[in-house]
Amino acid sequence: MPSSVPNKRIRKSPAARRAEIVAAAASVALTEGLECITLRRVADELGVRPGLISHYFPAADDLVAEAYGAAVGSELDELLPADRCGATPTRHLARFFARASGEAYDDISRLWLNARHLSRYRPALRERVGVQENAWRDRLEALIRDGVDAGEFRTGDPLVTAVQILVVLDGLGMLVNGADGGEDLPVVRRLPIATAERELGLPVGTLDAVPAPVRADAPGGRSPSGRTG
Amino acid sequence: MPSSVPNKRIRKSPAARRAEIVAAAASVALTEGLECITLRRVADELGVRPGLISHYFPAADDLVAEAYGAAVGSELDELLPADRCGATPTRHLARFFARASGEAYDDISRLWLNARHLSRYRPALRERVGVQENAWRDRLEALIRDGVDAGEFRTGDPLVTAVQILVVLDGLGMLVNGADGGEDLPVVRRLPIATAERELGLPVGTLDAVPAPVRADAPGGRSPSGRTG
DNA sequence: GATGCTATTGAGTGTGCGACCAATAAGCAA
DNA sequence: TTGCTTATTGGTCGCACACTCAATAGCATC
Repeated sequence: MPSSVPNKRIRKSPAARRAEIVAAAASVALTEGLECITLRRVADELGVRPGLISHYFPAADDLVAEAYGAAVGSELDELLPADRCGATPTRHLARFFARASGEAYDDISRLWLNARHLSRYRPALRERVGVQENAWRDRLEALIRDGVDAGEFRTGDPLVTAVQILVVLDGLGMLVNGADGGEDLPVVRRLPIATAERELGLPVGTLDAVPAPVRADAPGGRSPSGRTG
Repeated sequence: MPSSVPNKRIRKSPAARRAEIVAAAASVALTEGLECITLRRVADELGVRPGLISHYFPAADDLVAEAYGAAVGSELDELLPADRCGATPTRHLARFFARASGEAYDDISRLWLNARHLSRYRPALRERVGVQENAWRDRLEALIRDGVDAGEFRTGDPLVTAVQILVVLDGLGMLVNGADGGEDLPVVRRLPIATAERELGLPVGTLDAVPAPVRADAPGGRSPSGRTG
């Protein structure tokens, strides 16, 4: 039964193979951690030999940085899409917090924590972390700026407010590997939302998850609950 | 010249040797990171053979946890001493932020980041991190509670306020390995102090570092700047 | 000064890692 | 079909790690 050990070589285009390798490494990074990205581990994932990974990434550190960038970058696109088609900044920010506070986000928190520590030793990763930090900050700042322009938010400095929100999120993310699995206090869990509402001059509760999400991905409709100023 | 390789054995009492090992490991943890605590590295530090470290710590993970606990525990004693002899809570809190915002604190930030990530893989360390988290939170909460009792602070829930401050400190600590060596914005660097002043009902600037510290360790005198609500 | 306890050594085991390289075969082009 | 390019393999090397254990020697006690 050769299905378990198919010696048959499958030859792919360099671009496809490289993308495959990065995707597999990103998956390992999200589920097991960046230090589990080894030539052998990724090769096993793809059913190839370790030497092949070395061929595409002569320095293993570069694969680690690339995998981190892929995982965190795609999460950012889902969390804070570059083009917000029609929906109000307030609703987008609420969606952001809904996702960033759920348990599904724990893997991302772990990855940030992982990367920020590991970048102490790996220059390539450190550089990538800097790039992603800027990307996340810029994306959130743009959202806040739009909200200010639309009259929904009120803040003196959108950049500082964005950083402030991200700092609180990071601070809570630090606890993701804790014994109790995070904080049990709901007031602590709500800290990022509370910070945003305070700094943006929003009434308490504005950014909480809506109980009944409007018909999934309705493209054009204006949110009925949008409250301006 | 036997000074470079002194084969002479030096036999010490188990308690003394064990303390020596933990101290050396803690030093490595602070300067190089917890994953650099290896049997060989610690043995070299002390001029002994790796087997000796194994003898005192049959499981290396236990040494890592112990070293972390020693480093972070002693830092806590210096940062928030259990017995605050005479000085006001306000002054103590200002001292806390003065130290916790300086560059000298970077090693501690790195260690927290390091431990919180590594505790993902090492149960013994995870438990120790939980213990230290509680200790730090309790110590800060006690300080805040004293301040409230003395009429210096105003907050609904000292525990929540303590957690809030620590979360912001942790969030900034996440950036300690960053490319630029932290945030350049002074408003961001002041975030923990601003959070504390806001949550404790203190005038802006109350918790900033005093330019001229009162004569070092004057024991009894009441602070002349103590303001009671 | 002799004796016994045990702290300490030295040597060795097995594992997993990144990196290197000649040999091989897959798949495209002629 | 034939030939060529190169993606892929298989094997190997050196290194660092935790852990084990019998042998050794420091030191307190008598």
